[in-house]
Amino acid sequence: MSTAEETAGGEAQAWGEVTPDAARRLLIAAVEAFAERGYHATTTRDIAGRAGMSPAALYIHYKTKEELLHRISRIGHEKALEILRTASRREGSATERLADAVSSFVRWHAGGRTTARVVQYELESLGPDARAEILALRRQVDGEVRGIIEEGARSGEFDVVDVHGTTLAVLSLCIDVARWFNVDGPRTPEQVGELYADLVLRMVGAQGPTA
Amino acid sequence: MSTAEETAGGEAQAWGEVTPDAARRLLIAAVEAFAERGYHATTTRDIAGRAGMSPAALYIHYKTKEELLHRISRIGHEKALEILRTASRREGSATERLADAVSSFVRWHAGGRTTARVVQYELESLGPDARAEILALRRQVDGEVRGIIEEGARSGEFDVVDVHGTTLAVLSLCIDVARWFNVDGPRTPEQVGELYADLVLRMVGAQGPTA
DNA sequence: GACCACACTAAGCGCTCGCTCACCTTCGGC
DNA sequence: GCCGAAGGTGAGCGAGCGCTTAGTGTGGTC
Repeated sequence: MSTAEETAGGEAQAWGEVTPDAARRLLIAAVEAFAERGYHATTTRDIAGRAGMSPAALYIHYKTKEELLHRISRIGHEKALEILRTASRREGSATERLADAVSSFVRWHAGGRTTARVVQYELESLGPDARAEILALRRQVDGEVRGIIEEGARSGEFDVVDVHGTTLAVLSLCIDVARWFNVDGPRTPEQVGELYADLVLRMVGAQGPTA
Repeated sequence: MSTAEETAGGEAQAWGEVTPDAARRLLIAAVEAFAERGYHATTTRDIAGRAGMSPAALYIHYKTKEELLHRISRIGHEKALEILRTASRREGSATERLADAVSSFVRWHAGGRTTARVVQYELESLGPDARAEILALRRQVDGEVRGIIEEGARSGEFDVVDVHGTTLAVLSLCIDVARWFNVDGPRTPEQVGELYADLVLRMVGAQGPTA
């Protein structure tokens, strides 16, 4: 009924770990509002309103507006990290694992665009402590992708001049999907994921199924 | 002396067209503040303070805070478009022109990161009319890159499955440089430009100097 | 030297923000 | 059937926001 439930749609189940129910509703409302307007342009009254509650109710479940962003950001980064770890640790060649990592990472950014936007672009609105915690998670994200690329380069499967720079570019490409992806656009998250996996394999000079 | 003059540094000359002097100082101060904190988190008092003026002085030169963002965004997009047009219209193969376009576009995003951040990431803070005007410029930006890729694909110089999607990815890759590039990091804008030009040529399957 | 256009400031208006507080309702345990 | 805890509300506080207004200093014109 509420905008929260509609928009979140398939994204909502990701927040199952958040309890009690009112706290989850507030969190989902905050994700939407932050994604639409940005953290600073969102008011606590707006968040509470989307969740169907009074402004004061927010402060029963969260100490500050920033705590909401912090919680969203941590859960989101943990999810992103989990996706990459799954792809990175499966069996198969570096080519297969990189393609898997990129396509699933991109699917998450496109399909869960609302969440991904907040996670990827509102980082700087966090205070120093919270930001530091999130940055540690981001370094792990980087590490997963770099690991696959390094392995492929070492084995000769890939042809990469600058492993670090290429890793940066691959991640950047995937993350930026959250900025431009349009749910009403011509492409499904799956299609973008496939396209991007192909493009990334070209970037690292994988010899396999691309040529 | 002021933070404005320091940080803007080499970027400042780009605002030469803005007169009178006080209006330019305010604009440069706004670019910095918007880039650091985001549009909504920046106060008019902060902008005026950076420019060494009282809060009221801002309203002599600009009608609203949003007009500042609008002006910055338009000038920035025009500059970006000019860069791509120059690369697109020079002589040479599609490969050479795409490499030129990407490397100069990336150099602009990395070297002028302060400006580029505002231009690329604060678009949604504009009102409907201003946003529509800027979006028209962005479509022209897209068109320039797509033109080169289309040409290379048609002549057989490139091997591209999805021209539209690849264009999107190339632009996305370049634009996102403004988000992660760090002036104190290990790479110069020139180095990132070169790396990215190489990566993009791989993405479009250019046969030339990459293989 | 009277005049005015211009650039600028000090003070502050009306508003909305994040957040608090006093109070209310519901409900399981005994 | 009374009680305390948990979860909620309406009203509103202090602060800071975007922006305005009345007044000041300055430089060019005749």
